[in-house]
Amino acid sequence: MTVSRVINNTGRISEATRKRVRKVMEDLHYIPNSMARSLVLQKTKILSLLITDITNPFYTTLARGAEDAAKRAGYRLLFANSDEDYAKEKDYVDMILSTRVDGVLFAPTGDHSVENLGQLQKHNIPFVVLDREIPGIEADVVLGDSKEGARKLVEHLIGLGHHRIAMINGSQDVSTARLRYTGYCEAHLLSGLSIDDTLVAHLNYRDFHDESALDALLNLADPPTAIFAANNMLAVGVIQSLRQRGLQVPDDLSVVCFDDFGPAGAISPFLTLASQPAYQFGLLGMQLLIERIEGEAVHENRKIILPSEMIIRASTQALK
Amino acid sequence: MTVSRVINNTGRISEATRKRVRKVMEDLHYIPNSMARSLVLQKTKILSLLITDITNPFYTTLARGAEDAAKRAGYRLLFANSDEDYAKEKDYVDMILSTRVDGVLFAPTGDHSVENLGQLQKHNIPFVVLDREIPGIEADVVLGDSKEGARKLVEHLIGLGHHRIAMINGSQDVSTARLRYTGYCEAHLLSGLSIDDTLVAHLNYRDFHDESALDALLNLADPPTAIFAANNMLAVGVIQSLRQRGLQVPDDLSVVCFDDFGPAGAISPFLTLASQPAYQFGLLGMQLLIERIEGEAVHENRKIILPSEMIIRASTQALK
DNA sequence: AAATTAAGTGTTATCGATAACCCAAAATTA
DNA sequence: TAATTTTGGGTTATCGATAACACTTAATTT
Repeated sequence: MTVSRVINNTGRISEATRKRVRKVMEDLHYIPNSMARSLVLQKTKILSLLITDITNPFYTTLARGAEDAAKRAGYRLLFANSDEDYAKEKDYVDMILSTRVDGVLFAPTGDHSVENLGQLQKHNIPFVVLDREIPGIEADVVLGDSKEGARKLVEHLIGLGHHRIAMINGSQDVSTARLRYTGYCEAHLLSGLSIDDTLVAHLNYRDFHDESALDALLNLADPPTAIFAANNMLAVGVIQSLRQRGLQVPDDLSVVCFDDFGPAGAISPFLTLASQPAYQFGLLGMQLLIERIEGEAVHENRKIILPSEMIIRASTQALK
Repeated sequence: MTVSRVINNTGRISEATRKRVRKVMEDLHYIPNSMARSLVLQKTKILSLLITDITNPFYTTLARGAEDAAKRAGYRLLFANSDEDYAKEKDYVDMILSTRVDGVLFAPTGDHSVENLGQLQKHNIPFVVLDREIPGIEADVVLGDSKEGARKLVEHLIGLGHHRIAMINGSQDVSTARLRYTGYCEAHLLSGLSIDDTLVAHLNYRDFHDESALDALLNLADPPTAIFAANNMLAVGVIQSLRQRGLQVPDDLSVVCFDDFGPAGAISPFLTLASQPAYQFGLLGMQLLIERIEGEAVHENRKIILPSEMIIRASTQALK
C-alpha cells in the first residue's frame, strides 16, 4: 500500500519512506503491473485503433496522428488492421472487447460495420468513427468532404475538355464511395453533361485485382478520355493496368484520384488528386475519443468534416 | 469455475450444463476479462511491435507481416512507433514492461538501443531484433543483406560509367548504415576506384531536413554524377532537393537507394533500388518470437539474413 | 495537562479469472 | 451387494494493485 501511494503520489508519505521505497524499487527493478492495476481501476489506459488498410499511406499517416495524440495523453495503442474485411473486423472487435480497452478509434470497413459498432455500444465502449459514416450509428465522427472533393476533381477534368469521364469506385457499401459518386454526378449536372452509368465501375477500395472493369471501359464504342479513381490504391491499379496496355497517362488518358501517397508520393509527384489531411483525421479523432472518455459532460455527437485539397500535377491534361 | 471450464474447454462438463452456461453467456453478453486472465496465468497474449518509422512503407509492410503472423497465433499487437528517436523508444519500452507483454518484435533506432534491449533482458521479456543488429545483444535477429545490396547498387552505377558517386547515409550509429557504407566501399575497391570521403554524408534515416550536405556535394570542384541514398526516405529528400535546384534525374544525376515504396511506389516506378522483402521481415520475425515464447527448447540464437532484390528502373542512366 | 487533530503507515476486501483441491452422486467393478 | 472408480461441479486461495478503513504517534488546540 505504501508503495502504491509512492507510485501514484496519493495520500501522505514522509519524505524518508518515499525515498526508501524509491530506492528499493530501483534495486529490485520493480515495475508496476498494469494488468493488476486495470483490474481494480476498471480502466486499462489502452485505446484501440482499427484501420482498414495498413499499406495505404492515408491510414498510416492517420495512425501517426492517432498515436501522437494517444501518447501525449498517456494511453497505449492496441493496433488492428481489418484489411477491408468484415470478418477480420469482427475478430478484432472481439479482441477489443476482451481487452477492455477504454475506447476505440474505428475506421469501419463499410455500412455492415454497424453490427460491430453495435457490439461496442452494447458493452459501453466509447468510440469515434473515422473516415466513413455508418447509417444507424450515433457517435462522434471525423470525415473528409468526399462529395466536394470528387466534384472538384471531376470539374477539373471537365474544365480540361473531357466529357467521357469514367469512375472506378469503391464498394457502394461504403459512404465515401457513395458520396464520391454523388460528387461525380453533381459535377456532370452542373456542367450540363449527362451521366453514362456504363462509365462507372464499382470495385473494392483495397486493390484492383479485377481488371475486367477497366477492359470493359476501354472496349466501349465511345471510350473514356479520363478516369476518376475513387481512392489512391485504385489509382495505382488503374495506372499500372493502363501502362500494361501500352497507354500513356496523361497523353492517352487523364487520371485523377482521392488521397495522396505520403512521403513516397513525393518521389515523382505525378497524380492530380484531392489530398485529405490524414494526420488530422487521426489526431482529431483521438482527441474526441479521449475527451469522451475523460470528460464528464456528455456532449452532443460531434461531426468533423475536414476539407480536402486539390493538387494538380502531371496526370491530367487538356483533351486534344 | 464451471464457466471457466466451459470457456477453456478443460475438465469435465456435462453437455447439459455446457449448453446452459453458453446460453447465459449469450444472454448476458458476457465476455471474459483478459486482464484478470493475464493476472493469474502470468501471460498476456499481447506482443509488442516497435518500429522506427510508421510513415515508411518498409516498416508498414513489415508491420503487416508481423500482424498476420501474430493474429494467426492468437496474439494481440500493441503498437509502438519510435520515430527514430531514442527517448521515444525508451518511453515505449517502459510501457511495454508495465504491460507485461509476452514478447517484443523490436526494430531498434540504433546501437544505443542496447540500453533499452537490456531492460527487456533484465525483465526476461523475449524479443527478436529486426532490421538492425545491435552490438552486445544476443538475440534472434532478422536482417537484410545491407552490404551486398549496397555493393550491387554501386556496382550498377559504376557499370554505367559513374566514378564520382556520392553516398547520403544514415547515422553511423545504425548497423545498416555502416554496412551500406562498407558495401559502397567494396564496390569501389573491387572496381579499382578510390574512395573519396568528401562524397559521403551522414544524416539520419528518417528524413532530410538538412540540405547543406547536398549543397556541399553539388558545390564540389568535381561534383558527383550519381547519388546512392542509403534508404528510401533519404532518396525522397535527395530527389526533391535536386528538383528544386533544377536538376533532372537521371539526366543530370543518377540516383539509387535501398528499400522500395510499397504500393505507392507503383504509380510511377522510377527509382532504381535494392528492394528488401519487408513483409518477410515481419512475418519471420514474429514466427521466431512466437517460437521462443511457446517452444520449450531454447535454441541457439538465430540470425536470418534476407536477400534484397535489385530493381533497375528509370533513375539511373549511363554517364554521358 | 487533557482533548483534539493531523501525519504516517498498516489491514482487509476487492477486481475477475484459474489452479488445486474437495466432495457428492452415479457408474462400474469385484 | 459392497467397494471402488468416474463424473460433474463446487470451494478456497491466488495473481498484483488499490479503496476504504483502522490504528499508532506526533503535533496542536483548548
